[in-house]
Amino acid sequence: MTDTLDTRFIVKQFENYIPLSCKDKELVSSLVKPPVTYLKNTSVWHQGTSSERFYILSKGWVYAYRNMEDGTRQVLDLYVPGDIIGLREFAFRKRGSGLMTLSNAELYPFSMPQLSTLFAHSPSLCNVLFTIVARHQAILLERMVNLGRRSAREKLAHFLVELSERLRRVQRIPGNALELPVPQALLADALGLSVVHVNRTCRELKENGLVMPAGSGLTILDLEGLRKVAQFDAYYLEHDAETLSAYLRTSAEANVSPDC
Amino acid sequence: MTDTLDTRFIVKQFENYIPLSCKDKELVSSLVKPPVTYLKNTSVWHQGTSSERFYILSKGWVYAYRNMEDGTRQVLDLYVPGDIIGLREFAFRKRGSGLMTLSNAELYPFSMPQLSTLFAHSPSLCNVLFTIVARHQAILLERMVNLGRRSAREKLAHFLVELSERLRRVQRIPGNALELPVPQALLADALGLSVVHVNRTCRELKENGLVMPAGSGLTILDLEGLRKVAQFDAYYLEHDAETLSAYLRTSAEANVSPDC
DNA sequence: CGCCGCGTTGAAGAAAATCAAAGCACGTGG
DNA sequence: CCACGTGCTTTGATTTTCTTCAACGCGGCG
Repeated sequence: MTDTLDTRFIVKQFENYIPLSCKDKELVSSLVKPPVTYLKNTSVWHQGTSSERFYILSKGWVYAYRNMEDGTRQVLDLYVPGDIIGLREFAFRKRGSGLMTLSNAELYPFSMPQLSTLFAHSPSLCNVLFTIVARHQAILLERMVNLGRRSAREKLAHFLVELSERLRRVQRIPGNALELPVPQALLADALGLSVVHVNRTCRELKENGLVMPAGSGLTILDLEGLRKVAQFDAYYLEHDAETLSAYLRTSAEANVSPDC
Repeated sequence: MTDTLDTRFIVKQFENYIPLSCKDKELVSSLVKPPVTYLKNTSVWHQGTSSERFYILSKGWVYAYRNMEDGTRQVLDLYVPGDIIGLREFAFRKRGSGLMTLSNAELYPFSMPQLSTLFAHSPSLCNVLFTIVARHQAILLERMVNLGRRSAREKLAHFLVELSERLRRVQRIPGNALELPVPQALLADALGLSVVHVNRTCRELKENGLVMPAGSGLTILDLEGLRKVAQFDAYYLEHDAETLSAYLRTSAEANVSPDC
């Protein structure tokens, strides 16, 4: 409750989309509460529980999954810092998926009604949030393509490239080789494959010099090579700031927001 | 441009979520333009073209697809009347998927900037639209589970049950047997299978008395049976009107909307 | 030391793809 | 009215991809 709370990280996530007015920044800041931390491999929420909160991930990696009746699991989403998590349960009573940490993690909590508050007070932020869920939907779509119409090799390559692209957008790359702390069992459940087959496919990529094992996870050695294998097209990760601004200009001829 | 334009169908789609104020209804109505019609098996838009419009489907069936470089195709979405189509390209420059009609179809067009206008003028509608995309995302997630972790048999059954559930929510069922005009090639591309395999799987279901061929498409004979095969749980199709109202109450203590 | 989580490997089997060819309904033109 | 083409379904035979089962390796840690 002290004023030492650093809201810059949160504000920055929204400003990735369009510059915010002072008022909007203050509005966002006023909703920020202290972040919560979770240890590696712990549950943030379980599937079936009530969906009152959403989060912005600030540190670490987490993933959303769905447990099936026959004991198998589908990993639905893998989140990196900056990602907003849980918006899709807006106006749902229960969560359709669980959320687990892959590493130690830090998350900023928000309540769903706060989202409605945001909508009520700032059309700009409303547009930004809509853009965010639209982009997220594009990612899910691409993952459907991956699950439905690509070979194991392509699936894996595509998944890795997407991940590193998303990381690159949120933090500077630490050199050329990128290390992803993703165990093979997780890859399997994300790609709809068996662990064994993921392992063999990893070996293939390894033998081609594209990746390298690194503890529990792997390191990308040749991003361009992977991109070629996956026929990766990053269009779906790029929102269009100009288009969004144009929408806002069109709509907001009335509301002049007092700038700082 | 005449006043004979019937906006009730459109307004109804939004009122599925919460009751709208007079002002909101008028706002929605004011954005409605005459519907456009397309013949069976024609393209509404192509992947890669600019995304200036979205639509509300009023009659017929359409589907969104993605063509792959190797000539294969993934069907991403199958829409029935009442569905809102194209929201996910909000603030994207280009469409990530094409849209084709499966039957003769009628769609009400809206422009993307109109959406921003809506946001700026009505927090309630903003909430409704957010709920709609959240629900849509839940559907995509379920489809990911389907693609990743279910057998051909289960995939097919699940797809059919989802479809009939969604239909049931939008129009009264014409008896017990429901006819779905979906060719097998489409099922294949939606489920990530080959046409041949879909055909064989259909035969299995047929032999179990669950479905029946019907022209180009099939008829559901035993919905409960299919439900069991797919282990279908409809949670993800149910938004929660009460929760949404509660959000609105919490947030809108300030803005009292003048009721009719 | 011994257990646990994760990666790795081989062998066998199942599920689904591919290839190739018919069949069948429907509409069109001769 | 029939021949013909077209789009979709159906079927069989074969091959590929991926799964399952089973086992072992290996580093970390109580």
